[in-house]
Amino acid sequence: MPELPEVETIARRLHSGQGAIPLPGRRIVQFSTSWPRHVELPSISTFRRRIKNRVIQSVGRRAKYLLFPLDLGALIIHLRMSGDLYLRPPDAEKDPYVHSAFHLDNGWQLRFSDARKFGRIYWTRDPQEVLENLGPEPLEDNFTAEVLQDHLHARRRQLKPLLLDQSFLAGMGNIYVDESLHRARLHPLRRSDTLKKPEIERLWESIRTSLREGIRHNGASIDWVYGGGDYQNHFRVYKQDGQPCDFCGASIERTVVGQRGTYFCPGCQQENIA
DNA sequence: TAAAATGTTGGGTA
DNA sequence: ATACCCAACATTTT
Repeated sequence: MPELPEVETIARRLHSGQGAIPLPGRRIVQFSTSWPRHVELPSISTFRRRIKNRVIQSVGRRAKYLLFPLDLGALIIHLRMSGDLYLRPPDAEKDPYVHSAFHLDNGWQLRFSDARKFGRIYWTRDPQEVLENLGPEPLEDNFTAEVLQDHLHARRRQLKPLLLDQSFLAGMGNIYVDESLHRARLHPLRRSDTLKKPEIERLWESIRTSLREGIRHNGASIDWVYGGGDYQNHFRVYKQDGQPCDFCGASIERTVVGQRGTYFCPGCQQENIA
């Protein structure tokens, strides 16, 4: 679903305007919704007042959040499980899952498609109010292998749930955690405080490579949600149970870890080796 | 046919 | 601190 690479891809498309009209510089003239619960903060009526006639300055990303700084405050959107966000001209065909839309001063619409209705929209004067509990950005320069080591050793949790924890590391979801652990040849149940330096460096490298590869392929398109990416054709373990491992040829297995479907290679991701 | 599974976040409990 | 369960949903799979 929309994890860091998918959200990054969407942010870039909106910023550049998908080759047609860039979002920065556009004024929001109206917000329409058939699912008011999309708006988490502030109340729906205040929200409408706050964003009406505001000008979008840019489009960015933090963790899995899309950020739209305005000339006053900021619009923030989380896609959760099934959300997608795209620009369409007013006469464009209607996607049945578009429950909310921002109408722009040039007639175009920023449409929020969200089949499962888990998405959330925020307006705030201070983005920190929404983003305060997020861990480091894995692709930024200040996220070094040493930082990862310190944080891993400060906790004693299983790697899989820890890497999914957005306050530990921002932006990873079920797909990229499984792909990263496989690249690093680390078992999903391995305790974070038992990792040795070479393993941590492998994990650091694998996280960054998996995410960059995801972005390079414009993200992954799974099921019927989110289009335009093709990283799903390059998965090494996710949804690959029964397929041979690229490293060792063993059959990829599916298990459940922390209530999440988990794919790994029993041949090269072993729990109790140093 | 109905129940289970999917996946992100946040809330609650032990 | 850590693990577990649930709820918010729609759709597909079992």
